[in-house]
Amino acid sequence: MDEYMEQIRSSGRRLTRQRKLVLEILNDSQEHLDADMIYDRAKSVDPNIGLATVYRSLALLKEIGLVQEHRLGENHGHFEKTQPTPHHHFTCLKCGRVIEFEAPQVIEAAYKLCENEGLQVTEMHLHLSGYCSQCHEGKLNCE
Amino acid sequence: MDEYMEQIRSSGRRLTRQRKLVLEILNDSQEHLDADMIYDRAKSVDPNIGLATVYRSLALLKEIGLVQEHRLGENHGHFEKTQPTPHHHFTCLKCGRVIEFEAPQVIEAAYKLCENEGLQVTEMHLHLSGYCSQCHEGKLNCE
DNA sequence: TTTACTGCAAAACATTTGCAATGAG
DNA sequence: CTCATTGCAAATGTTTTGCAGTAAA
Repeated sequence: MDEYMEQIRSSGRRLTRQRKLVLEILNDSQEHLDADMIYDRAKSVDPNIGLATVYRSLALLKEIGLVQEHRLGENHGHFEKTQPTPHHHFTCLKCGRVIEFEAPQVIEAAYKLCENEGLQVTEMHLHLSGYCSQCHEGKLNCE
Repeated sequence: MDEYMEQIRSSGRRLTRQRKLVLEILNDSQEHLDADMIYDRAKSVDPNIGLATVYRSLALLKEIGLVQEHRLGENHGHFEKTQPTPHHHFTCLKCGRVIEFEAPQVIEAAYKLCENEGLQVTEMHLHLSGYCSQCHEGKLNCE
């Protein structure tokens, strides 16, 4: 955690109470929080924090690479602390559950493909949707 | 094209002038249009069409599966007619160009992985960003 | 004729920005 | 001290909704 704080400082930006708090909230949560959820949790610690500050902190943390933003089917962003191993997301269209999965082969294949075309890849998002095992039980398997 | 119109009808919805127009616009364009671009083009044919109708038509066409929505890094949707072969998108962070690419191995691998976990996949979005060949020329290759 | 669909204007969200006050370095 | 950062409120941009009128079936 402390090394993350240091990363903020060494990016030339100031390590403020608010930025620390946003990062801590993401660090403590294994879910994919949206800006409003982060704002709510932040307010319970620091009631004076503003939503704009949450957005600005998230933008900074993304810029530094400590945080990633994902679009999980809804039209607002979800945020999570950057994980050591890249992973991807599956959203159940019925229950809304988000399942994470690793897919090294997929990542590998996509990178190679792009590099062959002269593209320099800096970010990759794989998002699937459908029905999780609980939700598609009892449904026909056709389609 | 006519069979698409039929698909709207057979979904139990009405085949209106406006829905036809939105579908035609997407059919005629190889780009990834956003709602506003579609609205502009639609107005040039039918000046009375409303933006809300464009959104409602897009939602219907998505529901039927004739149209797909993608998030290409910006915070609004881009739409394209569903293609026969699934494909994916790369956005250049510098020039904004969107490059499409096919990746059967990637799709295959991701599907298999999910099915092994009991997930029924209905949709898949792979989005990469980085720098296209024109834009990363002259830059250092180290990250 | 019926009622799903449209256009409009207003509402609902999501996110960003201007600015005076504040606090990190 | 200094100026990057904050909180607030207002602006922006995207998408949705309520409703009376219109048109597809």
